[in-house]
Amino acid sequence: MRISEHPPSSKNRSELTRQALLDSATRLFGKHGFDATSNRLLAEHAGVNQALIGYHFGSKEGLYEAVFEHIAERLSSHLAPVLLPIESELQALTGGERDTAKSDVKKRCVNAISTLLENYVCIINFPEFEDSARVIVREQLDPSNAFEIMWNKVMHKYMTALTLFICLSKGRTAPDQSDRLMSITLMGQVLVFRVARASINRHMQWEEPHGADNLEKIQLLIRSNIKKILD
Amino acid sequence: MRISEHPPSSKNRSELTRQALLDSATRLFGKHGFDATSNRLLAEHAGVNQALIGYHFGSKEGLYEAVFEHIAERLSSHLAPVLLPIESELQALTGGERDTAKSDVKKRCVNAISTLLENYVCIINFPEFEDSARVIVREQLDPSNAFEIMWNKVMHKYMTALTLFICLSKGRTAPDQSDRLMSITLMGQVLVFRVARASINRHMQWEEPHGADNLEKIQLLIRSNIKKILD
DNA sequence: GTCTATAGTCGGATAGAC
DNA sequence: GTCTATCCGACTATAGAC
Repeated sequence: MRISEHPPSSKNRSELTRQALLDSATRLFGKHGFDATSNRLLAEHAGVNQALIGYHFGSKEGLYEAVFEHIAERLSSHLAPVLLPIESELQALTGGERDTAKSDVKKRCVNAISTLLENYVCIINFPEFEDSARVIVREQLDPSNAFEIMWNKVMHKYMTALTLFICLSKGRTAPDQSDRLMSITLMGQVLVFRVARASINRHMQWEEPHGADNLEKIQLLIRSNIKKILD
Repeated sequence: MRISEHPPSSKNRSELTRQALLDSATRLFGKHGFDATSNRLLAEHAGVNQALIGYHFGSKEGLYEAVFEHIAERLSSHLAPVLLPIESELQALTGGERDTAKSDVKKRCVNAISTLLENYVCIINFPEFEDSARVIVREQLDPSNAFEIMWNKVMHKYMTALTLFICLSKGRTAPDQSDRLMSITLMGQVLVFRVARASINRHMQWEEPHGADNLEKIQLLIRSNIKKILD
């Protein structure tokens, strides 16, 4: 926790500076990558002085890691209301209930998985998460410490839940490698819409960015594919 | 076509230099990206003098584009023996044959799609294509001229064939937007194994690089998913 | 074709005034 | 906390010897 030695107005400005730098960094690192983004450009885009990167984040790398902390928080709070009912559903299916009909379990699992992945479709496609998603993809191509932050704070929980539902939908209770592999192919169907957007826009003859109607078509197809794969 | 004004031994060395630079560039641009890779490192890795980048490719950017030409050729020649029977199958299904049983058409389409995607699994996972795939993914995150090369020379043909088979498997003859969207989700199931490898290695508790047994498990799952989705 | 040496530019970091 | 000015290292490109 940072301790301000200045009057409130100064404290507010400080926070504004931090936010402006974090937002610009997310955008520019996402669009062009870490090395292609200079501190000068970063500062200009944020409307602040270049020296403030050093002051607030220690270095360019410090800013980069702060971006991941920031993204992890935003994603967590976006996912929290989705994961809450999902996790109580998990508890209900694994321990809390007895004699649930098999077909009912499967149906509820498929529903939970659809919910998780439709939400992922939003994260991948919403403009507000676009840059965050790009930063994460870049980081995975050449992982550093920043990837640890992301995996531990957000991804791990999400992938574990997804895998467990897949396992339960097959009538088992302990996930194995085949369940994990399945969770990856399901994720891939969504992830591709961020990663291969250049190809997709050509192939679909879409213009940037995808409209809301496209989003809905994607979600419908994903839901339909999940049902066919898991039923 | 480059005209050599030197004896054969010199010509050979020139070609070796070009190849060494292209290989190193594919590897390093793929691993770290264009901006994070310096000409010095590139030359050192290739075991040649730094000034030769300028001589052979004009500039660093020239080398970058040459990498895409190179990759496009390698991918094309890898895919050629796969696409040849696929395209004659396409002709047979669209025009050459009459009164083919509907169920037979579907089966043959699903087979063709599986062939295409299993080959894609190889491209994504084979060490010899690893760096090429990474370079392409990076390029898509921030497309430049180089992406045009890739799309026009390789991707377009591949995606068109995939989409057409999907369309035929549904008993139609002219592909629509839903067929194209489906082709993307199918591709995504494979692409994810390159793009999200950092997450996958964690989730699967695999070590780099994937072994041949893992490759086979992936192919089996992809084939099974395709069958379920399209049947 | 290859190499050495260097010109010219731009990068991240920071000292010190306010 | 912010800003100006500046240091110094790393970068790409290229001139010129071989």
